[in-house]
Amino acid sequence: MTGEQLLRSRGLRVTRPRLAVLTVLAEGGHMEVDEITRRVRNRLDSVSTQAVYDVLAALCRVGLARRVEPAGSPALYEARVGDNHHHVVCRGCGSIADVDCAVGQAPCLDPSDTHGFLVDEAEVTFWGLCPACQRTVDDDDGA
Amino acid sequence: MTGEQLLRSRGLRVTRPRLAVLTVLAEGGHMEVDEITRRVRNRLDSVSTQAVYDVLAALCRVGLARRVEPAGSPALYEARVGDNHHHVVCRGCGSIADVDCAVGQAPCLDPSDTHGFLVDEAEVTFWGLCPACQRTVDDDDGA
DNA sequence: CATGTTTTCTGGAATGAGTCAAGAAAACAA
DNA sequence: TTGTTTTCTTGACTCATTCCAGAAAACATG
Repeated sequence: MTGEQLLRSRGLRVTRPRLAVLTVLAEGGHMEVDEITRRVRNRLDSVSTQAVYDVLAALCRVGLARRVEPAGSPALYEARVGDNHHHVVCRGCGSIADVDCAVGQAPCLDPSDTHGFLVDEAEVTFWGLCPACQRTVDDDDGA
Repeated sequence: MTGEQLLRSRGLRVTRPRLAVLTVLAEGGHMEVDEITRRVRNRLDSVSTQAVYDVLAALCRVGLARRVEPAGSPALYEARVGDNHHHVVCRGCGSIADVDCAVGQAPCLDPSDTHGFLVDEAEVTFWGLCPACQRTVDDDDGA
């Protein structure tokens, strides 16, 4: 599906900023608004920061993007959506990677007592050290 | 254990701000720095905001407090620590409640492929609607 | 109880992500 | 082509959090 089709299928108007953001997100990974803005400006003459925020909010609202916000870092956006995957975040450098659902299908976790809350999503964040930061720690030990 | 003993047992100096923060945290719940500061000032003549931040960071470092940061809200601190419990967050009002570990002991989740990350913690956040906000939605439907 | 060293606290400025608001511009329905 | 609605621009602003330098308090030692 083209970006235009994607947008129309969700009832969103088709605009240059939206198409550009979709393209950038399709490049993969988890990006901050800052990074997305930089890449979008690389394809379009000019886009306001505000427009990028608005576009991302719209895309998330209709399920074309997902917002992730690990403690301690600004919001990240990704295109991979609808498969309820989770994330591993590096305590050292903040890098992040996808992890497939730990226990079957979404919602893959079933809390016993929810205190009357009506739960619709279980978000899992794994914390640890990425390969590069593990090496750094080893080096420190050796020193 | 008294606050003083708690602090000493972790190798922290005993100060009035630290004792006050410990007492406030012991009142239970999940509080923002703002709320904690307000309550601390209720027991002490004056404490700088910065001191509260420093104290909380120190308590978390030695495992006497835990910092939680659900997407979209400022950091919350709680005294319940070491039992790897999780949280349900209300999409409507941001209220938060504890949920016992979904699948046994900590680390209660075991991702299959971690891309070489060395994982030491699995943090689970359930999203949904608290009892009060469920009622609000029902009212809207009826209107 | 003095003294010196280290850690913690104060006060105030600064940062950075994100939001608000009003008007201009673009998209779309008719 | 026109009118209506949505989206984008610009720029001010909020709020949580951090940074900094110096003052004060805690504690180890004699």
